[in-house]
Amino acid sequence: MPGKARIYVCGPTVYDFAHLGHIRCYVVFDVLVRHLRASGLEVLYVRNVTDVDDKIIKRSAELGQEPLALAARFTESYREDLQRVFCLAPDVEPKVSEHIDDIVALIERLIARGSAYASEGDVYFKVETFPEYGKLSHRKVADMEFGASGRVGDGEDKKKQHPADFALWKAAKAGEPSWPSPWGPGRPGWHIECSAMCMRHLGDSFDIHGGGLDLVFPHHENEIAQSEAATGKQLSKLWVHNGFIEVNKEKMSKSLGNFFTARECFKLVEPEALRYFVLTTHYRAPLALDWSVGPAGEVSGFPQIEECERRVEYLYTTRQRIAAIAESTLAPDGAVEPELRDAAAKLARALDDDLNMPAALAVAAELLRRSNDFADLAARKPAKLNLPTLRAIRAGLAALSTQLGLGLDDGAAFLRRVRTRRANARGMNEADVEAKIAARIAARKNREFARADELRAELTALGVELMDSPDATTWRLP
RNA sequence: GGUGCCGUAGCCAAGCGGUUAGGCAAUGGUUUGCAAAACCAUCACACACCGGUUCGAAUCCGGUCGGCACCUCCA
Repeated sequence: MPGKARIYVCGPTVYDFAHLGHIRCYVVFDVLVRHLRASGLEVLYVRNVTDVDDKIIKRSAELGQEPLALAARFTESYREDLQRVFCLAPDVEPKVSEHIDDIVALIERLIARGSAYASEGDVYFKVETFPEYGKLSHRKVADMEFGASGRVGDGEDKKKQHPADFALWKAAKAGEPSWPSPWGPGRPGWHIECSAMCMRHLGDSFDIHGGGLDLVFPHHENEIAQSEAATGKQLSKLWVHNGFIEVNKEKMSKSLGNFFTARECFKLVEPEALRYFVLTTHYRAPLALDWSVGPAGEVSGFPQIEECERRVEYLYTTRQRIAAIAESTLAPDGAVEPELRDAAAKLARALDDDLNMPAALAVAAELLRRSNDFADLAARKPAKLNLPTLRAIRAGLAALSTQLGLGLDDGAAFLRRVRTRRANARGMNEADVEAKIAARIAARKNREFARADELRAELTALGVELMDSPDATTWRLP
């Protein structure tokens, strides 16, 4: 469908807080959606919430909270976390619990076509009826070692006709949430919910289906089998999978327990720094995470993400400098350097190339560098600069927001928050610093430079970075 | 056993057969009452190893070594 893009992204199973892996995934697809929209496409973005699932039931039993209530609580926390990293809300956010009818109808359709069979209250997809099975993950059923992960339980295998068959519907056990169905009370198996929801909201065939690399098999392979067996149409034209965050060269995952929740990270760095961090690596490549440990053995920081945070500070500081330039001081007309004139287009070109976010950041780096150069000159020889160039810079900076979702915060608030957080982390009192700065300003006014330098030295020793400008002194904590 | 992915200068990281990727760190400079920030320059003819194809290879092909992931919990 020209001019339109229909996108389905596999959303979280809401039994716990979002971790960095989730953040990466949804930031990547957020950049994709923003970029496609900025390119003029009308995007319909659907991202589900899986609120009916074995893990939710298990967690629910552990915490003594009703499964759907538990799911609702973590759904809310996900939304908050994603909002904090400036992810746009999807246009539709379907929940499994609200699509049971669609799921049952799809299963019935598969049974009618001979692609699925009921067995003791369960329903299984009959993999041998779908000859293309394995086309996404490059697997052949004959080559697979069934149960290689040692996680097959439940005596499910006895109810299956073939070990590769997978559950579409699971009969409810005592005390589990269940819905009525032609095969008795039960709940959907993992996989079928996404088929039902994406087809409900995007049709039998759509443009992009995405998710984490770990969903390629079995989740997406099974979605293809279920959906295409039912409709005879290609489910998605394109499959997009983001790589993992790695910890000590291993995948960050719930099962390994080596994950950081978004909320833990938000205490140590600005959420937008996390977003920037995701952009530093191509979406398909692994993203290695390091952290530093404090005296008590606690996680004290994330060096790479802190570097990203400084880049975001640089972005906001640059924006402030550009915003402060008075248009009336510049020449009204003049040529614009191609690098500035084309910044937004170059950004778009980088993202057109398989969503090359690091290449986009390289464009951003040049734009910011030249913007600061412009701001330096604006303070000294504004008549040499021209208004069209200033407008080009502002357009370029705006493109960083529309294309990459960077710089959407209030800059002053961002910078103040970062400073306060660092001050608190170092046990510094901001008011004391401000008082010293005021004393230094007074000393400078009286041309008592020795005293002023003494105060500067004290502040420097505290780690304070002072910036004198003709009309004010500002400070930051690097 | 099967199937994918990866190995780029001190660190992070683009690159998809031929023109500087970029960032961080470090060093020198411009600027400043002194600084910081910012900007400029250098570090950078780097691409795991061994062969091959080509006028030309980080990029293609074959092999070796090392690392990772998936083969029904995972973003």
